Amino acid sequence: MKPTIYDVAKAAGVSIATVSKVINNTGRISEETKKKVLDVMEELRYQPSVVASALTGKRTYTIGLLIPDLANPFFAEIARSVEDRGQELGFSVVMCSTDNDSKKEAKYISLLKQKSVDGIVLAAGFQNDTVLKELVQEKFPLALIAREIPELAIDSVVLDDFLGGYQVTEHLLSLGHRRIAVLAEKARSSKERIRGYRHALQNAGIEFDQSLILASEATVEKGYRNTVQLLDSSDPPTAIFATNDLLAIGVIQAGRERGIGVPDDLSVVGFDNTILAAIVDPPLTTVAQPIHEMGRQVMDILIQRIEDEKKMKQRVVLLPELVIRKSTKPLQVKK
Amino acid sequence: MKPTIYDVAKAAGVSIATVSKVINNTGRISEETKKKVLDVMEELRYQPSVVASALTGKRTYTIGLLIPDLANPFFAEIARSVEDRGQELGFSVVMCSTDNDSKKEAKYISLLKQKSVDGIVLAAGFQNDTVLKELVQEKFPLALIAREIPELAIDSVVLDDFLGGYQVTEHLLSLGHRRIAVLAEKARSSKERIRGYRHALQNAGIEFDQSLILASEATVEKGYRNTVQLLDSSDPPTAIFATNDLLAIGVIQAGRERGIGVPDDLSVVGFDNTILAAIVDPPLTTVAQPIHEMGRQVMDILIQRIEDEKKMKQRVVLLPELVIRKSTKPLQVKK
DNA sequence: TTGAAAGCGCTAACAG
DNA sequence: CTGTTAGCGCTTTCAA
Repeated sequence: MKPTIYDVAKAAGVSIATVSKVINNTGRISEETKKKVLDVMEELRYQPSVVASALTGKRTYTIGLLIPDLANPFFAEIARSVEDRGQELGFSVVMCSTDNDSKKEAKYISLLKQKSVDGIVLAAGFQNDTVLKELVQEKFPLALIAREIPELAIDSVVLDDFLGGYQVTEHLLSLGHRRIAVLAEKARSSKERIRGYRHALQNAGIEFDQSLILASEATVEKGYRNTVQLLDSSDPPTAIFATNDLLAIGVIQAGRERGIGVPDDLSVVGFDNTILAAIVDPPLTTVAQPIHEMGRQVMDILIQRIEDEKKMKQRVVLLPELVIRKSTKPLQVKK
Repeated sequence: MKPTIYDVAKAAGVSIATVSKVINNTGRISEETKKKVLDVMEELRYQPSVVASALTGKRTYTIGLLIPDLANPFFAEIARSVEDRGQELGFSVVMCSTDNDSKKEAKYISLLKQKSVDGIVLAAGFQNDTVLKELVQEKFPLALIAREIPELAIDSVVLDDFLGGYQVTEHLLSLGHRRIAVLAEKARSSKERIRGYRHALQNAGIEFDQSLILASEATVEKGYRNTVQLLDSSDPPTAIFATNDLLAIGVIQAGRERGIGVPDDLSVVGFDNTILAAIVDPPLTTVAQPIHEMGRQVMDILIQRIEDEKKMKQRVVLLPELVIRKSTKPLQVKK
């Protein structure tokens, strides 16, 4: 059987209170007994039970991470960065892939609460507002990453999506493109990116064309389908801004299939700068999110919140960076 | 404050023992009181504390998943499949990315034990044999996925790597290739794949050339470097078998840089059939691992082990499937 | 069919 | 500086 605090107390000839104190470095213990206890702990390979200590009101040192899909490289990278920072700070993270399904979201949240996690970080795309509001009301430690909910006061770290959309569009405009389509996912961040896009168009005096905006789920498949649709229209775009890399890859594939070369006949820009962007051919011009930094910051913020529920709420906005690769090119004037 | 079992007992006018019994569906309770208790539980939105129940010797319904790197698509997919099955069965999974660092492995294992997880699944590439042996000795519930340790009796679900390597090589041989290099990672599974490769060569009466085997870490970068090295050698291969997709992508990139076209001048085969394989250009001929099935099976096996430590140990071997795409082609005879 | 009570391993007053 | 003790929320005999 695993040794308990009683075992080490007995072996060290002290009380469990004393052992507890040396474990937690609280109270005042003579160097001598402290050393003895430490020695015994080592000898017995004693490890305090987090479960027991949690029951007395202490932390579980575990947080939940809700993301749409762990198999999506963008979220996998977010998860990794959150996990890394958690590890550094002594927190474990339990993974919850929700598939943007509000049922699963609710189920996971409920599960996490039963398990007394110390806090939860929510990544992009949380559908279930009701559950969220409850969490906020009961002041459950929460932090958002790559996701904003303007109407709720929740700590969050986000990318400046507006700027990202703006940068993309400006880049495309500078290459001479005027007819720029947007493949968007149905998330709020996409709306911001589109807003940036519109703003850039406006600055350039170009009229916004709603028919150029297509919304769908964030998959290669959808990117492909929507691109086919665009390409088959009477007045196809010369550039496509996909609000994530997966969609952008779908664009490239559709182009290839239709004999529309990227970037020669069609420029395409992605978003997120996932590992995929560097791997597709042509390598994707895309917007880099500082994922590692974001993961680090949510964890820090969440843990601050856990430690002090009255701490000022904050929203950290990080800036995107346009990574120009080979999928965009000056517009060829038709001869 | 969150309601406890006492709150519902009081509100229902029964003892906590009774409440406990209806929660766990144990003992004999009259339909009447059962209903009352259930109602009260609902009304109070009571959720039993997993922490408290774990302290009395019950499960935590949490398992640990150790993988090299969550940001690697192959492992992300494994993680997702494990998580999915866990979710179905009521288990949470806490993620641990080890970077194949035996220090981190030991640290994570220790942490997981402190948190009283019910079991651990270990994915490919566990360095720290000492820790592992201890775990086995103390009969800690363990299961391996995509990883075999012949000298240790541990439940595991693996791919038939030998067959995978054989299939790849046979395919390449059938295309007329005779000089086939291998980029391997330093894992046992790679050794098996190489064994399959050698076996296929032998069957074809081709002599094995050790200089054609290069080992490294599993990154695009390493694949690139090693390919450059091969290409610059006096007698370069006409085909390269990379033991995972990441390496294979490095091969393609190196080829592109050197003006060696894939598949025209060089055939390349990957392994794992990650999302990347479908996305690179040319799409990668690769070996598909039934990841979803593997994840499902490890979880099932692990949970069986948790429930009955004396259950027969087993090793499930799933079969690979060669997915032929565009990165391989019959050898061009030089004119 | 129900409930009283002992304990799971640990923490935190409080006393000494 | 150290120990006694009362919980934390739940499960599980054992009586009633």
